Amino acid sequence: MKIAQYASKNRMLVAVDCIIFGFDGTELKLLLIKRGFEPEKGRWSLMGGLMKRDETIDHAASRVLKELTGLENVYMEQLCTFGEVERDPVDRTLSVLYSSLIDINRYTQQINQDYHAEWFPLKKLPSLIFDHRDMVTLAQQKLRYKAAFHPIVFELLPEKFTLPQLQHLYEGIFDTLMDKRNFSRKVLSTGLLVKQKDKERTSSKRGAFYYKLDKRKYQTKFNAFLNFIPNPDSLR
Amino acid sequence: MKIAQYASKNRMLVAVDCIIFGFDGTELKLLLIKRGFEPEKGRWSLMGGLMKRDETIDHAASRVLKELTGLENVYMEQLCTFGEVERDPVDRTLSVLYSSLIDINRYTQQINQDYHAEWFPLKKLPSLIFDHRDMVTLAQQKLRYKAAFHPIVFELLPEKFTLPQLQHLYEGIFDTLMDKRNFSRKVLSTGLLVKQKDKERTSSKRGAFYYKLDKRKYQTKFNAFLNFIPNPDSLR
DNA sequence: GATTTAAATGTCGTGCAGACAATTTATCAA
DNA sequence: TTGATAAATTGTCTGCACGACATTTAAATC
Repeated sequence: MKIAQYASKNRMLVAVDCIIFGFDGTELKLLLIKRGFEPEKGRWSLMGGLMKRDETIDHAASRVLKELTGLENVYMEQLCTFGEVERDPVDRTLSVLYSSLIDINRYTQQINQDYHAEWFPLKKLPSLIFDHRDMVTLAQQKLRYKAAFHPIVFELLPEKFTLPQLQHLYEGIFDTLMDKRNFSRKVLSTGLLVKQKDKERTSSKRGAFYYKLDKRKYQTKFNAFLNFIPNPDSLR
Repeated sequence: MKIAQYASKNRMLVAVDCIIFGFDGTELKLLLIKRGFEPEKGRWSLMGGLMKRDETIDHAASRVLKELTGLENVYMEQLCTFGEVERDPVDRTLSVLYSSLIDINRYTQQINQDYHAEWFPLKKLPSLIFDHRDMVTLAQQKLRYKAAFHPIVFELLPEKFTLPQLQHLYEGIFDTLMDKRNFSRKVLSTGLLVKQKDKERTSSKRGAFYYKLDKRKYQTKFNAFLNFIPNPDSLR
């Protein structure tokens, strides 16, 4: 058999699937979409679509995300490629998984109106199609891993946020509770936060000061470690 | 246009490429192969091959590695998928990159005889085809990252090894020098090493005691952190 | 002005990390 | 036999980061 024949016989479809994490100030959430076509029409799914021959994988991921949610210019990262033989019952399809972190409040109205996407608490996900549940599990592990050493959590927060909010976010990601005093000491010692003069007043009587991220330091210190590891064994 | 047409138009070839790290007691090395077919025939390349429709990606990676080097049952890990449009000049081809760690002395003769593969010091690599140079750079970063937190370096060592060897390995991976006293204190404190009664005598007059890895503890403690980070900023 | 709720702040003890030097073991040569 | 050599082995001290832990302060509500 010639090489060309061999090759064409082994061509495959490649999909991209996007996991989108959001944080509403209390809870970690995932954005899912109701599948609009067969097979598995009507069930919940990650944002996915087929990659085209004339685009890069990263481009396909951005395009799919834009088409299905309207989201643009968000934090995106390639995680892993899934390739079990029977993962897609219709056709032989690989899937390259991407993970996104977004500020939930910035987009949630837009997403709900224009697209049939919905936020689900990470702890109360509906049943998902194909191997999407495995993808979520893996993405969650990778988020933990990365958040333990890099300040990526700020991608999930609005421009202004409070220390209690930040702590709740870490507690959500690591599914644990932290000590307020030790937490603020550690997070402030990074020098990444700039205290504001105004307060957030809805969730407490006293009100909590807002902070902003020092974006210059965020860039330069991204690879410095924060060591926010409540339990090292939980990381992969 | 029908979905089926759309789909078939966008089918692609998928390759797997394997990066194989080895350690000879002094230096980190990479196993390369001389490409035996056009295009780029005669130039150096990673171990690569096309994936088949009826196998998983992991299977393809193991198969390719076996076919090209005879290696089996070695540490392998999927790193990332490359998909620049023009990365392969002949056909639209994605490449899923894998990284392997092996004990160089265990296989090196066999590899040299039966296959046209050769070890190169990581610091003196020849020019590589396609985007393989980028792949190596990425794999090296990932190796650093992982070695900083997990005891994977033992995959690169023979069953019996000395502390100086282990230290040289870390120094090679992180491209730095470490203090002997602090190093042995830290590495022994993990409890992963078992001191042997015999010594290695070729590389010094006094001789250095052999150690073995406690494989049971290696399994259970794999996700515990060693914190061998000479310079956090060098990690990705 | 008393009560309530959550934010903000400080101390102490332990353990690990990094800087640093002297001793021991075995080989080799005179 | 002895002395020189080369590398492995071992120990101390200091400072800092971490974890455990309780009280005070600010603002709203009644």
